[in-house]
Amino acid sequence: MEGYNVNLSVRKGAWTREEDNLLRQCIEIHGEGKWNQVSYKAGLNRCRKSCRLRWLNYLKPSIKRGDFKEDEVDLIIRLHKLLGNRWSLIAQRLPGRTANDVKNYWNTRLRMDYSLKKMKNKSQETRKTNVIRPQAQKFIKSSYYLSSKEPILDHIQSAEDLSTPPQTSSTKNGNDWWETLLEVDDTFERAACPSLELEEEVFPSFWVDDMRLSARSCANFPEEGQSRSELSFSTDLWNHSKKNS
DNA sequence: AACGTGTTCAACCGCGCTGTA
DNA sequence: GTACAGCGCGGTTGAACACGT
Repeated sequence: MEGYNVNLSVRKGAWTREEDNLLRQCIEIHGEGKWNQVSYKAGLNRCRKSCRLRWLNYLKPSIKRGDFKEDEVDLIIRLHKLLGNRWSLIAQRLPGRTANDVKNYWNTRLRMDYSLKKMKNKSQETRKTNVIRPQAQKFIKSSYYLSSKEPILDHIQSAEDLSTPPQTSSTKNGNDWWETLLEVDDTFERAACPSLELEEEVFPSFWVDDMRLSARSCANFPEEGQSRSELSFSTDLWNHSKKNS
């Protein structure tokens, strides 16, 4: 276990403007990463975690400030339903937003609404709650796409292809895993996000396209030049489903 | 103005994962 | 196979701020 406070003289607490400038200049010169060296190079008396956090959550130029827009909130709700508290994954789908931002937003604004709505629904009816559980593991392990020698890309050429793969054990119920994921219990979403009604035509295409990409990434090794992080969404989804299965 | 309460969000902390020797 | 170091993530905390009385 690396020691977070090995150096007892390491500064903690709020960052000053001078520290921000030092960190910004250091990263402009040396680039991101190598966080253990950043504090030394920048002349900061901060631990690497603190430097990394400050940069990723606050100083990075691409960070978007201000209130979350309606479509961003829609997306957070949907992604949270899909991924749970995988804030970094959710944030990856929201350009300019950090995992911390998303997490804070959820915890301060959406969580209460969501739990209240859930309680209300529970007391109103006895309908069984369908827990949305990603089933990528099933899809992948027994999938035609993986067991087949045939490259997945040969089959998947369009969004429609995803809903019509060859019949296998994984599709014997006629339901594909992504279809399960896409089933939206919209009770809450529509209450919280009136825009959903208007954007019905927009989101399905987003999801199908998105899942198609994820399925491709899941089923294929990284292409040359493709970084691990580019696959993180799908691989993490895989891990997530394994944990929950 | 002073105080209490609620909200927001930057920052800290512990842990798990991954890469490497 | 194992120990270690580094990185990144999610949960939590607490200071700062907003608002109501």
